[in-house]
Amino acid sequence: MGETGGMKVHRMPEQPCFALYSAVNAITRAYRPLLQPLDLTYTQYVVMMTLWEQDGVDLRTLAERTLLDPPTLTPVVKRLEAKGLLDRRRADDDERRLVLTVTEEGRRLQREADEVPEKMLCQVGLTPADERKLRALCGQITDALAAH
Amino acid sequence: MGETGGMKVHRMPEQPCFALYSAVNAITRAYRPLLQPLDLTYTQYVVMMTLWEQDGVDLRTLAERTLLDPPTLTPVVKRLEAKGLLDRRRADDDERRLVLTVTEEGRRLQREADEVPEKMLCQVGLTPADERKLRALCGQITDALAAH
DNA sequence: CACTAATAATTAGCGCGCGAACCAAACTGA
DNA sequence: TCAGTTTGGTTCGCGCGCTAATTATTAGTG
Repeated sequence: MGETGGMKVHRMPEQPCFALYSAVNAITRAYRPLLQPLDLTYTQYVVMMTLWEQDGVDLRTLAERTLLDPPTLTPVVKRLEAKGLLDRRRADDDERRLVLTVTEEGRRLQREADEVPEKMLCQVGLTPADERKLRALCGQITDALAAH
Repeated sequence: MGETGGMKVHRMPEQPCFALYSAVNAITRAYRPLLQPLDLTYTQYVVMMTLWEQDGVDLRTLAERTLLDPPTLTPVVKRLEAKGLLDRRRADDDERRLVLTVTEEGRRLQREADEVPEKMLCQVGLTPADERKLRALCGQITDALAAH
């Protein structure tokens, strides 16, 4: 077996990054049937939820809030516009800025999507304490890596 | 603001799933420069590390170990074969099974990749205790969701 | 006022990640 | 033996997620 001597053995299941990676894959899989009735992907859901909280913002701001890049978001918001859930308009004072506004239809969807977080949390089955701990750890990782 | 009365307000940053989602995006971003010298993507790295631990397995087994689907893995292992890192052969006793074996070149890469986990862990900056806790929580989520 | 630099978004190209449909090899049983 | 089923992989189609390059608009400079 280990004929290579001094080299450290790394096993995938022991890597915390792999644990996160697998958990996220499982989560997006689990969200699919929950979001299918709303005709949303998980990323589209993230964008809509962000805009439900505050809309009338430009793409750059949306990118900062979702922690995604503009090239990722451009096709996403185009699809959401095609579904009639939001408006994409250039700002009056600055033609470069793209202002995103939730439509009436988008607000209707917000009410439909109201129970999604509870359903999801229920499937995940974490205690409130574990949930808080998990958020804290993930936030720590995200912040540490964002600071290059 | 909240004129809609009884509806619960959900904020994206408070969703544990979003915290995981963002952390994983940050992680794959952080892995990119680390894996670029090895000419590997994160998923390719996951596959190689899994096969470094034990090769000579079929695609189905690899799928179970990586928690990824066969349709995801087929193009990945083809690219790894094209790079000369592994062999794809049909099993002698069962033509359906695709047996994956790490090549000499693939073993050489293993030695090169030896320090990647340490470098990554260092950037993430978790204490060993937090790291264990995070693995446990993610494992719990993955298991709960895998059980439908 | 021209000319450059900075900024906001988009496009191009690549590699996942997955559900659905498909195909061929292997097993099953009357 | 030979339909019928199961099994292991592949193919197809779609939607991210990102880097690099491009376009268009605005701001800044002499």
